[in-house]
Amino acid sequence: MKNGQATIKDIARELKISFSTVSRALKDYPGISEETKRKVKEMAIKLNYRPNAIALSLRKNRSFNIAVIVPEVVHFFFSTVISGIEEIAKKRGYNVILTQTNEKLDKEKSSIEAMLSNQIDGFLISYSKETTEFSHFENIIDQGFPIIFFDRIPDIPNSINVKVDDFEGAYNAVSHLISQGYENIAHLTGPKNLKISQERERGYREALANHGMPIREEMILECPMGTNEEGKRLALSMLDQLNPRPDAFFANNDMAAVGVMMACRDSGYRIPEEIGIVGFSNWQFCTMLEPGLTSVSQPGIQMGKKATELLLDIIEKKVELDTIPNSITLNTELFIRKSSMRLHKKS
Amino acid sequence: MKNGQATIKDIARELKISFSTVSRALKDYPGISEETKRKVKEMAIKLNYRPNAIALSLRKNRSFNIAVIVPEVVHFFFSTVISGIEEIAKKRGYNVILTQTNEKLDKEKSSIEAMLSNQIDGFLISYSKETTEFSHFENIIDQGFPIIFFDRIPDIPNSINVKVDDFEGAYNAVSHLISQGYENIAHLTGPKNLKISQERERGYREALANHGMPIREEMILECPMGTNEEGKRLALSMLDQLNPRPDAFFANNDMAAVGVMMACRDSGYRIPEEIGIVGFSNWQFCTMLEPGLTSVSQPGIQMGKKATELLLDIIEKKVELDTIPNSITLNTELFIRKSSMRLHKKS
DNA sequence: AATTTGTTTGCAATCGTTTGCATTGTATTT
DNA sequence: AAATACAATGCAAACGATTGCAAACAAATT
Repeated sequence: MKNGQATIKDIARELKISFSTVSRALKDYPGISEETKRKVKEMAIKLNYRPNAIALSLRKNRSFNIAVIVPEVVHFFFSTVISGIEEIAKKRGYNVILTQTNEKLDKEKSSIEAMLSNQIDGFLISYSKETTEFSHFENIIDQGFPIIFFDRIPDIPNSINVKVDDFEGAYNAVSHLISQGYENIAHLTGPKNLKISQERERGYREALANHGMPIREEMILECPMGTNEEGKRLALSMLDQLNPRPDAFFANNDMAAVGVMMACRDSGYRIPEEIGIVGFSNWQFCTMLEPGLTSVSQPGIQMGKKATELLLDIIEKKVELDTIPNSITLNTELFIRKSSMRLHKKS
Repeated sequence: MKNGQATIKDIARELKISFSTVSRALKDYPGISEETKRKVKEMAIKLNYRPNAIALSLRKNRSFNIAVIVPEVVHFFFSTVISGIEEIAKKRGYNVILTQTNEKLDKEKSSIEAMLSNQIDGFLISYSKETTEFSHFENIIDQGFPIIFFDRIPDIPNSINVKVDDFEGAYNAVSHLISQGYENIAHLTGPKNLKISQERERGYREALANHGMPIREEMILECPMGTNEEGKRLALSMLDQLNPRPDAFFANNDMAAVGVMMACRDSGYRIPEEIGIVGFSNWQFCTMLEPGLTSVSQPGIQMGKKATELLLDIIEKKVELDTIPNSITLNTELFIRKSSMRLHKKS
């Protein structure tokens, strides 16, 4: 029976000793005789004793739970981050409480509220697309809760962040397209309020500028939802209306890039000969498409691991707060596949 | 400050009343004057009071946490189930504690151990590929913990399960291939110890048998990892060695089916004219491939929701244990796309 | 005025554990 | 034999909340 779970008191009663002695014996405190320790441990096994983590939490004011708040679970990138988080958390004895906001601000706020009652030891957050104002985060920071933001970084002074170098990733991607001889490179951006979108767009612009190429504003369209339907629709409209038409697309994410591929297929353009495509995230399916989709990798697992290690170090006060780097930036890598290889054809 | 969190005692001290009165006032117990209730609630807001869920858990012997144990988080199907679980759990005031086993039995066991100390209210489990023996589950069932298994169902008497009709899904998929005129249909199975793999294989066999077609054992190969590399390798070997060669493949999962597509592309077979392909799960990327991959959908979100509703009903004793259906079976749906449309060509 | 009734509030135990301090018992020193 | 030291154990408070029961007080009834 669940409620028949043995406690420290049961062990004490069986052995006719006080429960403080039992507690100390189980923890190998000094000042308890070997004999007693042995007997206590044997009885613990016999009664199938398990320490009650809830009672411990109450006593220690620590729950060994960390909250993870992500926009969506069904999302390749976030699921890799979650995987990295879970791995480190478990290794260090913490539980991961998972919540998703479905990109909704009010869900984000209510999740945080709920977690605050739960004596969470810390937060790992990637905020929603709707979030443009960060006071709900600042409140909990002020209350002394450790928070680490990953991927989507808020504009909060001294927030602790783990992200990838979006600018560099985008810069490299566009530079690669230029080196392949594409001359009218379009960009499908992410939601404008997300820093990652801004940074990727900045990378796009600087790559063009540094290679002496003109920046045409009509070649830059916002693709806020980042679905393939949206990407397809926008790509079709650009191919249809712009003159000269784009001969390459750099998309803010892989889904949108797939949309572009579909648009090209539908309008009869050959990839990569007539149109080159590069995505962002390097999702699993990049290698499964035909042609393979060139993409900028985001090291999700590593991001999850780093963020969690940092958070737990802070929680366990292993690091002085003023020695914490307030931002860890991970490197991206450009995986070049057929979708952008106009010059040297490989798979 | 985190440890400066106001408690019920702080409110009591401020108002110079006892903390039991505060507790009752906050909960709108009868027998507390309106005047007192008002003052208490005002003070609660003023002090930014939040009930301590840990203390409540200890008192009530309920944590409002449920444990979710899955083989992998970075997996389209499981991530959809998790999403459904999270949605219902949050709606009903529960937290989701997420653990992944990475398909390892020892991780599965240690996760369960860890959860048992955590006063979890119940479990939602899909076990690992390595798990062939279920005593670690039976132990916790015997201890009175509610468990619901989803997708991967153990061979335990009276276990409560939520699954899809794998047999029917496979039967329909293979029948569809037959109706398209394919005559040598191969099957890449999943790990033989998983019931889902067995059921899908059974569906394959019965579909052939019921249509009066021979079953050739050499056309059935185990694809235990379910990766596209593995699928590709096995498909290539079958295409190379069997006579007559397979003219269609029914794969246990979509990744393996993609591997088959790659194999066909590499060996110059046209899809669907020369070889038809059907996968299982209907992952996102099925629509993004060219040709689109026909696949049997598994309603992951719905599975997560159903399983969670059932679990919470049991936890909250809303249902009598003997009235619980010990198995809920959800329907699959065959999404027919180009990869298997030899007769009536559509997208 | 004494008794009953009802309203409002407080006391104290409880959940399972940790831990500072006090107590007991035994061995050692003088 | 008395004093001291030390090892081993127990007591009780604490963590933050809930809740059965008792107490206090006021109002209503006799």
